[in-house]
This record gives sequence, C-alpha cells and structure tokens, in this order.
Amino acid sequence: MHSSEQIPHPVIRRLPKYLVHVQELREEGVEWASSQEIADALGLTSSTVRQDLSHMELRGISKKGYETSQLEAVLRQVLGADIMHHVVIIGAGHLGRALAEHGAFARRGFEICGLFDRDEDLIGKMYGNAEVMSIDDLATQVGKVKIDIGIIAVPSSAAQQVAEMLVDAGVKAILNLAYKHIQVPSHVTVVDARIMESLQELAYALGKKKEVSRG
Amino acid sequence: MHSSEQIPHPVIRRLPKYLVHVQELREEGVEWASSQEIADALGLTSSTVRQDLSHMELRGISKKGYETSQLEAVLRQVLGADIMHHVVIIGAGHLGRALAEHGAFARRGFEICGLFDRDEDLIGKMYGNAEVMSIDDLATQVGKVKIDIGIIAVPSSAAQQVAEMLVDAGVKAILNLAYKHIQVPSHVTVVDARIMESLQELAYALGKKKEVSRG
DNA sequence: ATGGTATTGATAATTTTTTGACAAAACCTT
DNA sequence: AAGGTTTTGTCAAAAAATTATCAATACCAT
Ligand SMILES: NC(=O)c1ccc[n+]([C@@H]2O[C@H](COP(=O)([O-])OP(=O)(O)OC[C@H]3O[C@@H](n4cnc5c(N)ncnc54)[C@H](O)[C@@H]3O)[C@@H](O)[C@H]2O)c1
Ligand SMILES: NC(=O)c1ccc[n+]([C@@H]2O[C@H](COP(=O)([O-])OP(=O)(O)OC[C@H]3O[C@@H](n4cnc5c(N)ncnc54)[C@H](O)[C@@H]3O)[C@@H](O)[C@H]2O)c1
Repeated sequence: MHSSEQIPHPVIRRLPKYLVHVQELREEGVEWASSQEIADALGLTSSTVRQDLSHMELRGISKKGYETSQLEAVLRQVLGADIMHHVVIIGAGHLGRALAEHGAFARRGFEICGLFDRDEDLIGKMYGNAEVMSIDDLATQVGKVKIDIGIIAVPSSAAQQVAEMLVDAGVKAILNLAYKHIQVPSHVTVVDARIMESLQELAYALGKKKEVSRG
Repeated sequence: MHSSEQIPHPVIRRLPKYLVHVQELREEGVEWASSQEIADALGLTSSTVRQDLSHMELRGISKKGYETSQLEAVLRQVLGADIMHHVVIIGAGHLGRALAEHGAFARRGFEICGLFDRDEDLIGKMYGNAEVMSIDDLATQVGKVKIDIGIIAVPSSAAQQVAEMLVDAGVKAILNLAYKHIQVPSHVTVVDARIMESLQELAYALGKKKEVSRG
C-alpha cells in the first residue's frame, strides 16, 4: 500500500497490462471496474488482480470495484507515464529507425532525445523528430541533457560495447533489443525485449502441441 | 528429463538466453561449460542452471560441465530452431517492415512467408524477401502454405480484429506487438512482445532508485 | 431505513520457483 | 592406478507467487 515498499517483479510486469485495459475502459466511458472484470479481460484471476492492486495507492469500493480514472492515474504514476523520460537510441538501422518514428512513445512519457550510429552515411538524416548523430558524440550529447534510458539497437556483436558506452555516459537504465546478454554494473537496470525470444517461446508451444496431438 | 514432460514457464523463458550464450562460447572455441560459468555469464545461480538443464535431453559430466555442442543442439531442438517455421506479419508499417528486413529470423528457424497490409499503396512493395499483399488475401495465402506463427504489427485499434483473422485462418501461435491485450481461443498461444512495457518496467526501476536515493 | 448481495481487503493455503546441500561421479595429476 | 578435487544430479528447504476463503463493507432495490 505504501509507495516506498518494493513491488514484486511479476506484479510490475502486469501493471502495463492493467494500464492498457483501464485506458480502453475509460475510452468506452466505463467508470468502474471490478477485479473480476479486469481478470476476465486479461486472463488472470480476480484474486491476483486484487493482490496486485493492493500495492497501489488506491482503494476499491464494495459492490462497484475500482474507479477507472483513479486506477489509470495511479498506474500512470507508478509506471512513470506522467513525467517525461529522456531516451537515446543507439543504432539507426531498421529497428532503431522504426522506434524513432514511433509516435506512441512520447504519449507514454518517453521522449527520443537522440539517435546515434557509427555509419557516417546515416549521420544528419532525420527519423521522426530525431537526427542521427555520430556515436562518437554520445558522451557530449548525453552531457547536455540528462538521459534516463538508453536503447540498444545495434547488432549483437556491438551490444556489449555500446552498453559500456551508455554506462560510462551515466545512463542508469537500458533496454536491450540485441539478441545477446549484456553485463553492466549492478546500479544499472537492464531489461531485455527480444522478439526472437518470444518467437522461440511460441515455437516451443507449437512443438508441445504437436507432441500432445500425436498422443 | 523426458521431452514429453511439461517444462515450467520460467525455464522456457530462460532457454533462449542459454542458447545465445552457448553459441557465443562455441564461436570462441569453448567446448565445455560448467553450470557455474553459465550462471555467472547470465546472472543466475548454478543451481538454477542445473535445474533448468535437467529438463533437457542431456547430461553434464563431473569436473567438466556440459558439452557446448550438445547443449546447443538440444536447446535448438527444444526451441524449434532446427525446423523451419512459417511466419506471416500483419502490418507493413515501420515495425512490420523492420521485421521483414531482419535477416536473423531465418537463421533461427523463422521464415517470413507473407507480409500483409490493408493500405493499397503498400501492396506489391518488397521488404526483405517478402512482398506486401492485401489483407483480404490472407485466408487464401495461408491456405497455400501452412502458417505456424502470425505476428501482429498493426495499430492497437486493429489488433483484436487481426487476431481473429489469424485464428480463422488456422494460425495456432501469435506474437502480439501491439500495446493491447488480445482475446483468442484457448488452443491458440499468444506471446506479447511489447517494447513499451519494457520501457515502463525501466521507468518503474528509475522511480524506485530516485526514491531510495532521497532516503 | 433495512436487508440482501456483490465485491473488497486481508489472511491463509496452496502451488510454483529458486536456492541450498551433499552424495555420487568421473576427471586429472602424480 | 589411486587419491584428491571439481562438478554434476537430486533431493530437500526456503522463498516467492498465486489462488482460495471469508468477514467486513457499502451499494442498491424495495
Ligand atoms: N529488425 C528487427 O526486426 C529486429 C528484431 C528483433 C531484434 N533486433 C535486433 O536489434 C538490433 C538491430 O537490428 P536492425 O535490424 O536494426 O539491424 P541493422 O543492421 O539494420 O542496424 C544496425 C545499425 O547499428 C549500427 N551500428 C553497428 N555497430 C555500431 C556501433 N558500435 N555503434 C553505433 N552504431 C552501430 C549500424 O551502422 C546499423 O545502422 C540487432 O541486434 C537485432 O538482432 C532487430
Ligand atoms: N514502431 C515501433 O517501434 C513499435 C514499437 C513497439 C510496438 N509497436 C506497435 O506495433 C504496431 C505497429 O507499429 P508501427 O510503428 O509499425 O505502426 P505503423 O502505423 O507504421 O504501421 C501500421 C501498419 O498497419 C496497417 N494496418 C492498419 N490496420 C490494418 C488492418 N486492419 N489490417 C492490416 N493492416 C493494417 C497500416 O496500413 C500500417 O501500414 C503498433 O501497435 C505499435 O504500437 C511499434
């Protein structure tokens, strides 16, 4: 219930799902949502939903549930959607450009402040609101405006090196899109967002299904 | 130890990390890896590594560890990297195009067999090896070659509708990149790979750090 | 206003996951 | 060839996460 307590990791990973859902509900004009409704919509149990929301600064009301406006507000606050985070993307390849041109980030509190590459031919080009800068200028650029999050969108072979550059520049949170585990000091948080891993998870599920259907 | 047993979900999510690591080791010419070495490299405990690998069809050897070639082989097999999966991408926008042009998927057993969009202007364009086709032709195209996996790369507002088209076309596994929970029948597996959620996870970690440093 | 009822918040039970511990295995050195 | 040592595989313990349960709450219909 207190914001200073540590929220368990599995809960943190579900919070964005609650936020998406409650935003949809509000768009539909729904003002109250019970734990059961939320659970059904997201494939959870109502008990899990209530446990999870007990970590938020919010109380539900008997017979009505949780007020959607209030729920959205606390979720946005916990997930940092209310304050603007400054983000740099390293790697202006296919994926880096797609991210830079993706408008939805700014609406959720993530402003792309820089896009860096080592390829001279790319430098100066604009993608979204970001101009490609030389990777050699990373340190000086990051010095100008405090950068919260670095996104690694370079080939796996360069991922560790880029991670170290980000750490040296003082970045405390890294989103790693490369298919490679990166080592960082313990004061830096890394989250991997690997599409390949998700595909492999699906491939495992498909393999299991085939086995089961064979008997 | 038997391939027919159900491997726990947390284990499945770690397997791709082991695969990445063991492939790197092999490239370096390393032939044996102990659970401790693997644990150190990936930020786990050696106990967890041994537990996880006990689900694979493989045995380590005292004083040497696991043979990297064998480990890679069983991981590839479990994660479906040995057989080719047929994949379609729905949505030829920034993200869909980046995926279509991403060469690494084919090397891991995922062949992009189709790229679909509803925008007439995009139809016929080539991205990677895939030509953009009309979403209206999804059913007939999927009929021609058995599609294993569908990737949703359309705006959130269209995600549910696209999911239903994929299900109707007989697709059994869906990778959802849209920031929206989709509902599918229970025989279909969905994995969400949402970059936004990963960023929000980082934002939470940053918020916590700030709190702690304030005392 | 009152009573029936749906839904919360809290606690307890259960299940799952992670970690610890150690005998057995088999390597390597001498 | 034997002994010391490292590392596995397994089992047990601990920790964490999920689910079930239920008294308390406060809504809503009458
Ligand atoms: N494209 C996808 O759909 C996709 C999906 C999942 C993961 N990924 C991963 O994301 C990463 C980028 O993928 P991509 O498709 O954009 O690759 P890409 O080859 O299109 O782009 C990589 C970019 O990084 C730049 N680069 C290389 N080394 C650098 C360095 N040391 N410093 C700065 N810039 C450097 C290159 O010049 C290039 O512009 C890869 O690790 C890839 O595996 C990509
Ligand atoms: N671009 C990113 O970096 C990024 C990152 C994370 C998540 N996403 C998510 O991925 C999805 C796609 O993002 P994007 O940046 O590629 O968007 P985009 O607007 O560039 O592309 C979306 C494409 O989908 C097509 N489309 C829309 N409705 C369709 C339908 N019913 N059937 C077929 N095609 C349809 C559009 O014509 C368009 O070409 C979004 O849900 C977005 O939130 C994108």
